[in-house]
Amino acid sequence: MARKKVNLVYIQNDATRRATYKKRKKGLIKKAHELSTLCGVDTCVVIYGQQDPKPEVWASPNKDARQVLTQFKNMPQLDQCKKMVNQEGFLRMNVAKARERLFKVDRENNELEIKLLMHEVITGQRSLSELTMAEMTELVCVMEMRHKAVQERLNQHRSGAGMFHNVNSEMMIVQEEEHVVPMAPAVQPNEEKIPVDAEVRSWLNHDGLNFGCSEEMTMMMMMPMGVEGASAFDSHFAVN
Amino acid sequence: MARKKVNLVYIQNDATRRATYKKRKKGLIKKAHELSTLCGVDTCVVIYGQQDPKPEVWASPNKDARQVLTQFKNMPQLDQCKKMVNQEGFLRMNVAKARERLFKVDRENNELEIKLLMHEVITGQRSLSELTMAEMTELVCVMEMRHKAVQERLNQHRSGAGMFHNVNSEMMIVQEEEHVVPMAPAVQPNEEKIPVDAEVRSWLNHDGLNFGCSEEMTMMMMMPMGVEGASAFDSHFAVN
DNA sequence: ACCTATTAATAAAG
DNA sequence: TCTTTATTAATAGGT
Repeated sequence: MARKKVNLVYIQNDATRRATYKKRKKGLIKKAHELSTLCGVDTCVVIYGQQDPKPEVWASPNKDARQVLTQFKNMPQLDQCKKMVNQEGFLRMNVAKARERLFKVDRENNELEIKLLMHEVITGQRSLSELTMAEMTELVCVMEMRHKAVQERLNQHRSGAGMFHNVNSEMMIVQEEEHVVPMAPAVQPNEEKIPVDAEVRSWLNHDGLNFGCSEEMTMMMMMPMGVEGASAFDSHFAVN
Repeated sequence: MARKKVNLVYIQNDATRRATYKKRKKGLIKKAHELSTLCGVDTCVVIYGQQDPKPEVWASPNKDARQVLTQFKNMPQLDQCKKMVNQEGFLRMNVAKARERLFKVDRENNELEIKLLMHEVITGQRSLSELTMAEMTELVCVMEMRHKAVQERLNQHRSGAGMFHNVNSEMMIVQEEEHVVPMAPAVQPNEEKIPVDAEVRSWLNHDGLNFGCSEEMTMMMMMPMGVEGASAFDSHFAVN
């Protein structure tokens, strides 16, 4: 199952056969382990490797435990086996812990991915048509949350008069109950328009966006990186 | 491996477990067969099915693996210890792999966080003054990489004449050595300016940004969520 | 039991 | 040998 369809015959090439042996042995044992775990059955795999006289053996843990218990008393090397059981428990603990943290990190990762996806869609780096179903679903979820939030905000604004200083020219929003931040004036169809480049420049000069280099370089640094081509976003940062 | 990622725990549902058992038993034996054929080794698989006292056995036909297996079953201590060693190795493998994947996911996570941070700074949702030292460091790192990439791009464009179709009006970028993507015309100080709202509208109508609702609602949905207040970004999506 | 969207295994290349 | 990538194979959930 890979770059080429497998031909079910003995592999002549030595290196290839060894590599395949290692990979497939691992896979076979994993499969046996999964079967025993998923279905609660005991499995055992014996492989009489290449020219090695001693066969490679793997068995499901349950079976092992059962056998160990049955023949515990007959065992001469009691200590060794005890140690191994302990070790197994220790390793199990490690695996569980790692899995747990992996799950957590994975979830965080997913959230970030959704946000990033939205950003990429907004900036035109990705079009909706190339998204998977899952991505679309998550995007829709975010959209709906935003939709709801925006509606609530609108309702607040409609009921709570005075929030807006002047709805049609200069907008003020109460921020964190303390700071008042002036927003850029909303553009009116029959007012004089602010040129786009001036708008972008004022945006760049906005609080916290001075990176200590020329305005032009700042604009360039903020351009989306993707070589995938120009996006709508790019037009806002076009280098003259 | 199918419609849903498998959860490696005992399957409670009886029907599901039986179905899985049948499928996976078949698969396991097939894998064992393939391994023995491809690598010329003898393999043997024993499955102590559900509540059946007689184990299901498969062995590669050439050798008398069955005999060895019978012997193996009767072998008391030695093999058991061998098995346990194998088991420990298997668990070790699991731990290592989990750690590895955790590390990888963590790294991806970090990258996404940096990108998101940058996005938030750009859109004004966070100001540089509230970043931690670590965040600043990473941001600077990204900035420097972008800076470098942009400079290289500029150098390429300066040396490779013809890359730009028309530097001052319409920009073309060679993409992946095949596709040529037209960029939006750069705004010139002494040309007629495109009104901001028209610009934003055209942006929203850009490929893939039709969310099947009113233009106004689309704009609202795209507003940054933070209740922290208005940002420079907001001015582009101001609700009239 | 069959279907097929999805995940997992892995052959080949780096 | 280890990692990465492209491709095939196995199979979970549904019919």
